[in-house]
Amino acid sequence: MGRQPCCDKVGLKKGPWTAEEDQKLVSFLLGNGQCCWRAVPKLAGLLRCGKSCRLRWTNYLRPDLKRGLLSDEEEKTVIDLHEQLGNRWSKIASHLPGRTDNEIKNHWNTHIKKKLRKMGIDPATHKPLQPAAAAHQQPQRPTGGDSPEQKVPAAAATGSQSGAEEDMFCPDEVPTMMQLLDNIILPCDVVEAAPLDSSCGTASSPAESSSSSSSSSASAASRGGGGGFEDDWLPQIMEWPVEPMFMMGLDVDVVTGPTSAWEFEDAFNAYQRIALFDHQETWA
DNA sequence: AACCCCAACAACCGCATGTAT
DNA sequence: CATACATGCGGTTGTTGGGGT
Repeated sequence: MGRQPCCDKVGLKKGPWTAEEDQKLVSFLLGNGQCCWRAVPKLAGLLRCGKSCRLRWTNYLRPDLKRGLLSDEEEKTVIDLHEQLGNRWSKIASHLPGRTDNEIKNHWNTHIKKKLRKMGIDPATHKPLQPAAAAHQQPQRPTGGDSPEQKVPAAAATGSQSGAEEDMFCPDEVPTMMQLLDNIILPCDVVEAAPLDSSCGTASSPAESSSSSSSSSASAASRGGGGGFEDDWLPQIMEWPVEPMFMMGLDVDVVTGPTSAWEFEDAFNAYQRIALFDHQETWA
């Protein structure tokens, strides 16, 4: 017995979300928490299927999301993880706090694939492109969906590395968004009391992230935690999620334009207070 | 100015997996 | 154990905006 598609009901809306729908979904989820996605649209007063609501929340409205292009460091992380894990986007995303599988998948398909090919690296295998293969450049999509690209980590097949990759990536060294935030402003008990997203809590212990090869974000965060924010690393920490913040009632001036480190810090603190307060209320 | 092309990304679809009964 | 249901995941498509001609 196959499952019925959840979105085939007549009368359910599809396509791009409006600001009003976003607002309904955000206020419902922040007020009631996430449970029973199938019931969410009805309870929130939306003409959407639960799946659509979940996707919209996960990929766009979640308050802990980063926005904007992936940094070079994140890109390198994605490439390294892809070599190890293949197209397991959700696994890869779990190592990049604030990033979604969809976002990473899109970035991979639109940016990274091309970059790697330009560098003469096959994005599917992470090996140097064969001259013949480079001529066709057809990403092999065998029937059944069990392509090497999809299922078999390239690193497992060979110990050799392309010249472009110097140092091996260690997932344990990547700090979570929560750890970064912890370093920046929040006491641990507040963070632990308000898990914004359980998928971001699967990371390393702080002790494990002390390597000198940690991401630049981590080192930047520790710099910032010491005494303040520095303009040069702001974009690596997070882009400003304007729309959800506006809907959560933040001052428009605040959300649209932290142009200096100090404005950013103030706005970010306000954002954290609201988001964490709401989540504490929800999960308390 | 109008048109076309393409990149970027949001959203959808179908299948896989986990869980409750 | 079988079934039904909820959710997660990855592939694909549709839309939109910007750049080039």
